[in-house]
Amino acid sequence: MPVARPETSDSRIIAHVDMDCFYVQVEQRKQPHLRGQPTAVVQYNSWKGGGLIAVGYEARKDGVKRSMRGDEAKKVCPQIQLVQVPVARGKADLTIYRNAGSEVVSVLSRKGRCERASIDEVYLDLTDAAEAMLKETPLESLETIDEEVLKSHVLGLDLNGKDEKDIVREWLTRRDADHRDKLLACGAIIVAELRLQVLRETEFTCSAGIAHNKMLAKLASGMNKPAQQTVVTYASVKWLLEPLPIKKMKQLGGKLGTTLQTDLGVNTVGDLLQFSEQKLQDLYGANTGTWLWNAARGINGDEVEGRLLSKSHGSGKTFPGVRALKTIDAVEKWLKELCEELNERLQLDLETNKRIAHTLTLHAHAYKSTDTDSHKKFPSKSCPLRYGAGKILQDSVNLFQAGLREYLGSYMNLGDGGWGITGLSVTASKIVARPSGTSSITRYFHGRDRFSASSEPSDVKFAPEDDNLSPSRTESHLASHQTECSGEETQIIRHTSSFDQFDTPCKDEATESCWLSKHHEPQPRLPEEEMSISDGKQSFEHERKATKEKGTSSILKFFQTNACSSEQSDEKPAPEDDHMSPSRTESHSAFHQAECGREHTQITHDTSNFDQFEATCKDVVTECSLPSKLHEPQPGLSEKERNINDEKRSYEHKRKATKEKGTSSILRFFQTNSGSSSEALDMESESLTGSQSKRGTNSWRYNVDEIDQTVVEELPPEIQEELRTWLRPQKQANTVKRGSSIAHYFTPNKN
DNA sequence: CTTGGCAATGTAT
DNA sequence: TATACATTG
Repeated sequence: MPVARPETSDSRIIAHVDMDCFYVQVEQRKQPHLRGQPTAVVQYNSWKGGGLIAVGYEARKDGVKRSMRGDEAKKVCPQIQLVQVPVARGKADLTIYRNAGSEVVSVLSRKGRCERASIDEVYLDLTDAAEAMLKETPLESLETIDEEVLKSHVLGLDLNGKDEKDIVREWLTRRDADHRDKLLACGAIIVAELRLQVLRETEFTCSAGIAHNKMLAKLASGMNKPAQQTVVTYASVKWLLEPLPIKKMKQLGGKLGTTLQTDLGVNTVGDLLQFSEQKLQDLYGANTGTWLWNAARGINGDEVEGRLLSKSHGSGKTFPGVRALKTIDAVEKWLKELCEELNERLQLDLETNKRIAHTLTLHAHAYKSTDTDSHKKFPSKSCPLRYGAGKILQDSVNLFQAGLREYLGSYMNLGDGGWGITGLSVTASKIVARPSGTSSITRYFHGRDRFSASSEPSDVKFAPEDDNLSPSRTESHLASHQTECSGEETQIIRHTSSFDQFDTPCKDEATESCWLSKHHEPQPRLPEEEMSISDGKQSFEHERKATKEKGTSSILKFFQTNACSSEQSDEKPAPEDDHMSPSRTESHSAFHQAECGREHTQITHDTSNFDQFEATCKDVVTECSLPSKLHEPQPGLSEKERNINDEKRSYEHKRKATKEKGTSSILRFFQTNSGSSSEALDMESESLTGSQSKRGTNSWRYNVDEIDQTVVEELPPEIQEELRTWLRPQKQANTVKRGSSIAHYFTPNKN
C-alpha cells in the first residue's frame, strides 16, 4: 500500500530517467550489427522461442510486444533478431544488464541526488543544480540552446500549429515566467545535458521526465519515448491528470487501482477528485487515503533517496510444470547453483562497496497437481546470513526443509502425491555499509553493535576506507559518489512553505504542520542493550544480560573459542533450538559473545581449533589468491585499456564530433555514429590510499597461509575481508585506479 | 508450463 | 525480526 509523505516543497526539480528498451540496447551495443534492426531479448529459447523480456523500437513498429513468445514475434516480424539472455549456472544471468545500469547511474549521479530505482531507471533531485543555474544565468539571455533541450516536450504549451521547438525556445527564455517554470527550464537543460552525457559515455539512449515531484516525473518520462524528454509544468498538472486512466499511475496499476474502479467507479484520476480525504481514509486507511487524495492532485512528497546501490541481492529460478523438482537432491542441486550466484554477488558487493548482508531468505513455490489443498503457499523462511557459498547453501537447505515441513506437515515426503517445487530463490538483504576507520577487528571488540543495529539505511555514510582492496571489476565509484550525495541533513532543512500545489480544495494549516512534524520526528531510540547486534539476539538474550565487559578479548581468543564452532553446529543443533538450526549457531552470535568478553561453554567445549585453524589455512590462500590475481594490475596496461582492445572499440573521434555546443543532439549522435563504437573515457582517477602491509603483519604468530577456509567463512565478512587484506599485503599498493566508473563496463563476459 | 521469468522495493503485522 | 503480500519493471 502506498504511504503518504508530506511534500516539503512544490518547487523541487525532480527528474525520472528511463532507459529505452534497455536490455535490447545492451545487446545492441555488444553486437553492433544489431543496431537499427528489429530486435528483442528473449529468455529460455527452448520453449516456443522463449519469452520476450525487452523489445526494441523497430520491432515494436511491426507489432512485436513484450510478453509474446519468440515464435509469435517471428510471425509478426520475420526479420526480428532474437537475442538470448546470458545463462550461467543453468539459469538466466542478468549481470551484464545490472552492470550496464551501473554505468548509467555513474553518469547520472554526477548532478544532484540520485536514486537507482530499478535496473534501468533513476530519479534525480536537481533542485539545487537548477537553482544554482538560475542564479548564475538568466534564461532570457541564453544565446545558444542545445538541440536536445529544444526537442523537449513541454506539457501545456499551446503549439498552435507552429514549430514546437520555437515554442519551447520561447518558453525557456520567457522573462516573466513563473519561478517554478524557470527552475523546470533549468532542469530540462540539465537533464538534456545528462542524457547526452549518458549517450556519449555508454552509448545508451534514455527518456526523461522533469517535474516537481517523483510521481509526475515518472509519468512524464514515459510520454515521449524513445530518446526524448518531457516537462510537466505546474500549470499543466490538472490537464495531465484529469483524463488519465487511474491505472496508469504508479501504485495504482494493480489491485488498489482495480478496487478503486469497482468500488468507486473511478476510471480517471479526475474522477478521484470528488472524494474527500476523509472518505478515502475511511475506505482505504489513513495512509493510503491521503496518498490517494494527494495523488489525484499531483501532490507527492516522496524524496529522491540518494541511493546508488541495491538493497538486496537475489537469485532465483522457476521450474514450471513437468520440470518441477521432485526430490530433495534436485532441490539441493539447484539451491547450490543459486547460492553460488548469490555468494558471488555478495562477495563482489563486499569487495567493491564494503557492504555486508545480514539476512538470508529462501522463497519457494510448490504445487500439488491433485489435491484441493494446492493453493497453500510455501512459506518463506529467513535466518542470519553467514558468508561463504557453503554456508549459504547449508542454511538455505535448512530453511527449505523448515518450510517444507511446514508446508507438507512433517510426515510427507517430497514427490508424494504429486508435489513438486516449481520455484526457488535465495535473497540476501539488510545490507549495511561496513563502517570505516579503524580495523574491523578492533571495532568488533569495541561496540561494533552500534553500527550493525543502526536503523540507518545501508547506503549512506561510509567513508572510503584505506583497505587495499582490488579496484578492478568494481563499482566503487558508485560507492564513493554515494558519500557525496547522501544529503539527509540538507533535505530536512530545505522545505519551504507552499504545499498545496493546486487551487483545488486544500488542506488547512494544521494538517501541514502535523505532517511535517510527523515526518521529522526523530526515530525512537532503542536502549543501548536493545541496539546490540540483532542477529542471534534470541538465542543469547539471557546471556547478553549477564556480562558486558569489553576490551579484554583478542583475536586469538576469538579463534580459540569460536573458530570451529560451526562445523559441529551444522550437525548438532543445540537442544533449545528446535527447527531453525541456521539461526543460532552462526557467526554473529559467536561474535557477540566474544565481544561480551566471556566464554560460551556450549561452543568452547571443542577446544583445539587452533590446530584446525592452522591446518586448513591453505584453502584460504588458494581461494584468495586466485581471485586477487584477477585484480592484479597488468603491467603497462590498465584493465580498461585491455578491454578496450579486446572489444576493438575506438570511439574518441566520434565523441569529438558530437561535442560542439549548441548543435549536439541525440539524433545527430546516431546520424554520425551508426555502428560500433565505444568511448575511452578518462574518468577522474581515484587513488587508493596507502598499503595495508603493515597493518596485519603478524602481531600473532600463525602463518597466514595456513587458515582454514571453512573457519574463515564462518567469520563475519568484515573479518574475512581483513584476513584477505593480510593475505595480500603489498599487492596493489599505491596503484591508481583508472577509469573506475566504466571499468565494469568492460569486464569480460562470463559465458 | 501451476497461467512469462527474474529481480527489486516497500508496507503491514 | 520474520513473514506475507503488493507492486513494479
